[in-house]
Amino acid sequence: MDMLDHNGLTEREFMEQYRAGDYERPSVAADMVIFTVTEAVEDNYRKLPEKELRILLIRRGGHPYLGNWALPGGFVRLNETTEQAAARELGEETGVDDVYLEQLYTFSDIGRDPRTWVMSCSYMALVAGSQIELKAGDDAADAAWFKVSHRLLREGKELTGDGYVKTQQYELSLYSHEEELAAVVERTVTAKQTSTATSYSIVSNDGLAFDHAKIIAYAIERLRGKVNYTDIALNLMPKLFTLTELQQVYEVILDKELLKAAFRRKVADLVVETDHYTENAGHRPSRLYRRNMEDYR
Amino acid sequence: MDMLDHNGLTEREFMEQYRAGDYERPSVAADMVIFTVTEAVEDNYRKLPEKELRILLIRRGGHPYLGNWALPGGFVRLNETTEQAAARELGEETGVDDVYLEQLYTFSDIGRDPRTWVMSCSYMALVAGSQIELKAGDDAADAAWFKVSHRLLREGKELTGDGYVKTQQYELSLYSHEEELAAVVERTVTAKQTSTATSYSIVSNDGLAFDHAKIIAYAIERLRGKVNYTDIALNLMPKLFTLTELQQVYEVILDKELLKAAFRRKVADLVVETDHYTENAGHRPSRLYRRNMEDYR
DNA sequence: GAAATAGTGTCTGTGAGACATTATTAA
DNA sequence: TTAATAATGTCTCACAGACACTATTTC
Repeated sequence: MDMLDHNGLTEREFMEQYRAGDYERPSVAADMVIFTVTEAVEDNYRKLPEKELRILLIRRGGHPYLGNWALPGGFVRLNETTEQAAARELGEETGVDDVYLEQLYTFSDIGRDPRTWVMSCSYMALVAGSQIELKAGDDAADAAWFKVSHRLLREGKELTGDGYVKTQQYELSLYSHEEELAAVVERTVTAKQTSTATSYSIVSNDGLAFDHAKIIAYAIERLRGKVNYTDIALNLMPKLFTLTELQQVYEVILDKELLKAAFRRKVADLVVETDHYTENAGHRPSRLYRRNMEDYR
Repeated sequence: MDMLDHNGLTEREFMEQYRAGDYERPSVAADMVIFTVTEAVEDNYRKLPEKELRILLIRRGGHPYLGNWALPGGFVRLNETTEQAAARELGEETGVDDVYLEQLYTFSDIGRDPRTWVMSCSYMALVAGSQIELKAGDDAADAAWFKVSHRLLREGKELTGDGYVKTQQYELSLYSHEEELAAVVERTVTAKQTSTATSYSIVSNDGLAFDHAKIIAYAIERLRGKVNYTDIALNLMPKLFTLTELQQVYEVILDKELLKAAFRRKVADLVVETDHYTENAGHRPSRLYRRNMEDYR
């Protein structure tokens, strides 16, 4: 049974005569915050190396933001979803294809790209340290892993007529082996009696391209939030790991020390013990665990 | 100091010669799941009316999906963010402009719109019942509030080599005063040793346009999740409300009964008591509360 | 007085924070 | 033997689930 529209057309007829309007359309990029955990060098053979949370950045070889560092990403092509575009870019940059990928947020501020109208559909990827193998493609001629730090700098609250405005300034610092980048991202919560709105803005920015400081800050917040109530952090671990290593990963994500006993109780259901142990550390060996693939809820 | 790119251009020169490539670009729509809470009719004067969670849908007046129901929304225009587009559409449809608005997810499946390449940047809006005033614009000639029900239908888990695939089928039912729509949305979690991926697909669909069943299901999940650890539900309340009303709203969102004493302890810090009481109910009056605008963490 | 909701008190079990203690290895 | 990590035990406190009980209004 064919329904007719107000012009008397069936759906088939409508589709045949349909032409996309020639109004302006945005470009859509898929940009990615790729997290991994690496180990710092430790000269004392007895001590465990510290873990570091790192993200991949690529130095821009062209205008705009020439010489600045940007998130890996690229434009979404026809007949491809944003997620496929993200996975494709991830493969191109790091050579890995089986990683945790989660959509974060779509940034669409006007003027965020000075060239043209570009929205960024951003993703977070979690890669186990061992999986990494940076491709030296022409595109990624200058890629580097930056250690991440994201801390509350300042906080303020101002009462308005029927609500308040709360501002939080976070300092985002990124360190590679050769460079140091910094930015301050402000989060503004405007609460009224009937509504609440949250917005982000970049207060200062030294060395990061576009609005990528905002995207990175958003990704860290998401990761921190999810670590507490999901097993998301396990996507950063190799197949076998010790509970102390897992705790170090939690600590470096949360930027906070955790108590061992409580931590082990908390993750007990997320992991399964194996019969393997670490060897040749300068101290007692540690049991190795793997991710629990059974239900734990 | 002007940096030169590999063509020897300064940034200014680059921008002057820049032309957007003529590769294909998608249209981007901002679609909205607008939630509100209404009261069912109650003939027993002593009993409190039940609350119902409702969303706004608009009957399509043209192809494709002619006659089906779709989320309110529209294309994002040049010099406008997706959020501004959503707020603009919300004002056009409901006449309210000061509501809670939160970006949900950007859907980009190929073929999700049979006409052309369209991505949907989806938003969730929370409107207090009293604020509603449906505009009878030509565009929204046929708009209606549908009662929402979203329940787990079936659940299955299959072990694979180094992980599992878990599928959950949710039944989404929508009731207006005249119509009933239904869809089944499947959530698939694919877990491997090194990664986890979640995807959604529409199993069956009766009366909803495009992939909007997926968007609605996603919105309900987000709302249910956030109700437990934020004060998001207060955006659905009028200025003054009783704790029982607030509890009813929590219950209708979570589709679960809550214990009164525990609920009151839980929300104690989110609200502030006033000196007003309900009147002329068929029973003991109830104290009215308002949203707490102080910090409670 | 009856029928309803409003509002509070309290027991119990779970789980996280805190800290202490024992165990085990490599150099 | 020592310096480190591994692993577990246990006390306490906060809080949610469960249920009982009292209070207050309108018809």
